[in-house]
Amino acid sequence: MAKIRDVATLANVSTATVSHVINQTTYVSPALRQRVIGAMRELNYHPNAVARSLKTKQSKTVAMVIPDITNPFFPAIVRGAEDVLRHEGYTLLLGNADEDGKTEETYYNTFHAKRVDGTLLIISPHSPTPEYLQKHNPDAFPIVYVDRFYRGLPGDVVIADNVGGSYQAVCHLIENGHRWIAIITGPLELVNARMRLDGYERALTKYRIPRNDNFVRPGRFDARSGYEQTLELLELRKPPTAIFSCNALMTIGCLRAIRERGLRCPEDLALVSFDDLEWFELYSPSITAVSQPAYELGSTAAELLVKRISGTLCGPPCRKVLTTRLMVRESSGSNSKGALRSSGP
Amino acid sequence: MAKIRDVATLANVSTATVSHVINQTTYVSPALRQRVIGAMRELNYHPNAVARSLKTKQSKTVAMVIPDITNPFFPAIVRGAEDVLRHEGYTLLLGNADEDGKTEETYYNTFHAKRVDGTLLIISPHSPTPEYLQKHNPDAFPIVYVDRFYRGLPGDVVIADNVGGSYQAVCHLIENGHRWIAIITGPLELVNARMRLDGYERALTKYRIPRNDNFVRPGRFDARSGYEQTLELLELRKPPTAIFSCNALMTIGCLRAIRERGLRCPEDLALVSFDDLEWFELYSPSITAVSQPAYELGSTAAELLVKRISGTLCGPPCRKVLTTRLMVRESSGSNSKGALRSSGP
DNA sequence: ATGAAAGCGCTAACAG
DNA sequence: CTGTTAGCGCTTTCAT
Repeated sequence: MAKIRDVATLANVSTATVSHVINQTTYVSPALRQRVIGAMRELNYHPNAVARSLKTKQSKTVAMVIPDITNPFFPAIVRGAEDVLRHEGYTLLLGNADEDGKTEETYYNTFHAKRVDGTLLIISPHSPTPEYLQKHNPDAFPIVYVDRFYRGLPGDVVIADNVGGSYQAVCHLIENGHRWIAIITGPLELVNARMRLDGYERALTKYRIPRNDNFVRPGRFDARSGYEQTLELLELRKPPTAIFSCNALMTIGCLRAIRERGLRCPEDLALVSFDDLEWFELYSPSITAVSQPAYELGSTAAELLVKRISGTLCGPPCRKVLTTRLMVRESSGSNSKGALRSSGP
Repeated sequence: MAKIRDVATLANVSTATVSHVINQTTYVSPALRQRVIGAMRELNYHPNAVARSLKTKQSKTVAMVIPDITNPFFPAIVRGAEDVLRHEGYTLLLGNADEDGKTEETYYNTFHAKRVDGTLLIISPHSPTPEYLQKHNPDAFPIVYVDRFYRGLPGDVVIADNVGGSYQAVCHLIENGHRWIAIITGPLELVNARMRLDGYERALTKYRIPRNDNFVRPGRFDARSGYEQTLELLELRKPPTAIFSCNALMTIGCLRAIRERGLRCPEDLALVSFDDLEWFELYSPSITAVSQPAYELGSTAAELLVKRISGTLCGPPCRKVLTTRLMVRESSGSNSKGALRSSGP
């Protein structure tokens, strides 16, 4: 594989000159430039990015670790991030943490070793603690947390309005006449799962509906837990008339349980989902859902990260909260359809 | 950030020794080893993978470019690939080609520059030609094509049994009494789209059903084209009684059209999809689909690639064809449910 | 068993 | 404007 030396020799110039025409870092006379370009073409020369990185101490690479690429919510975030990253000249190193903090940590170390310029992190349960990060990243290359985080994490965070979205969803259910509303939560170690629970509780409080502990079920953000918790809920002496499912995967589980039990939705059991999927609109009944701006979550986070990397943005960590929209459809038993924006927490 | 020199100095040894304890490349006396390990810890030393790559000429990185991470079929492939790659010590550089060959080419060049050890490619329409690859990759770092390819591409390929799966799906429809069967194809530049059409035609031939050109509709593997083509099909003087949709995204479009037109499925219009999605089983009617082993497609490809990289496998390009399964459900109007494996082309 | 030293391919002072 | 040259941090002969 041709190297810069070869090009220089062939073009009869120094390596410095070749470097300058490649990086346009100095004026080079047209004559020389042409010779250099010709030589590069003739040798089919492609600069070695590894060598360049070693020298410049920047890899033009950004790492992103996500809990599970198979969860339909995440790809859209990745897409958003990748689009701005590519546009800014970065490429993406991707890691799948498998919803496991240990794996996430392994990736974190690998990426650190590969000297990525920054990291986009959607944390998994039992993710490395702030202390860990502090210790292993004293030089603090920029991290921005997307969608999930917990307190004390050293970095910017970009999330959707979890509290507001949930609050709105549950209010919607209440305003449709429901008072027996169950929630299937995410893993409560995750702040955003807790925020969704928070929104639920605020809605109940607002309408002076007493909280029923049996109605607060712990899910794990996967289809299986949604399925199991729904079944348990239906077994209660006094089952809920509505369920608020805290993510799309768990909603799939709910749907399966409802179908198996031969229940009618929304007549027998109303349903609202946090997270919207393309086919929710197509389903019978169509599913009322809190839609998060997944693509924007990713793109916003990437923009922030790029600014941190370039130093355009300095100062203490910031938090961006993007608004959600309630997509009112059939599963909540509403007669009016439409979309409502969250108003912020 | 501490470097190997610092560790060596602190431990009072040479950099060579430090390197040896890191890589376990030579026996080092326990005493020295302990001193080195202590020094590394004290300095919070993490080897610089970039420098190492420059020296060893391998990056322990594999690139993967996919057409659209937002298409629910691809994440499962990525997952499969990533799982084996991680296990083998590689990390994944991901690129989203946006179903655009130009973007794919850009990624290809970037990855080449970053000196990835190999590449997993799911090509997009108008992908770089064999000639292009030949020219830009004379050193031929290993490439394996997954799910899509075209003839003459220099590399191994791992695909599902497109012909057999389609053949089976269409036979199923015919055996359920349909003779007016339309197909919404993918972009025919892609061999696998053509293979699905091929399976369709073979099934018609087998049952001596004449081919109706109006029933062969060009889709683009996205929801929109599925929607539009279904509408056009329904507008025909003599519309089909069944549709075979060549991927899941287009099936979503079909479903939307069917719903909008107020049609009953399968009574008014039967439907079979190539590609299965988790919710197809949940839908009413549940959707009959050809299920591809997406995860295995990815993992098999990654295993192959790793073998090529390590030199364990040499010789001419090989092709692996994984079998599909027909998931018989309600949308095809069948009374018997179950799964059938493709028998190979 | 350990160390000295020569690069890997590139960039960026610094000289000329 | 162009060339010389000294590293970037690591691995790896080759001596000792």
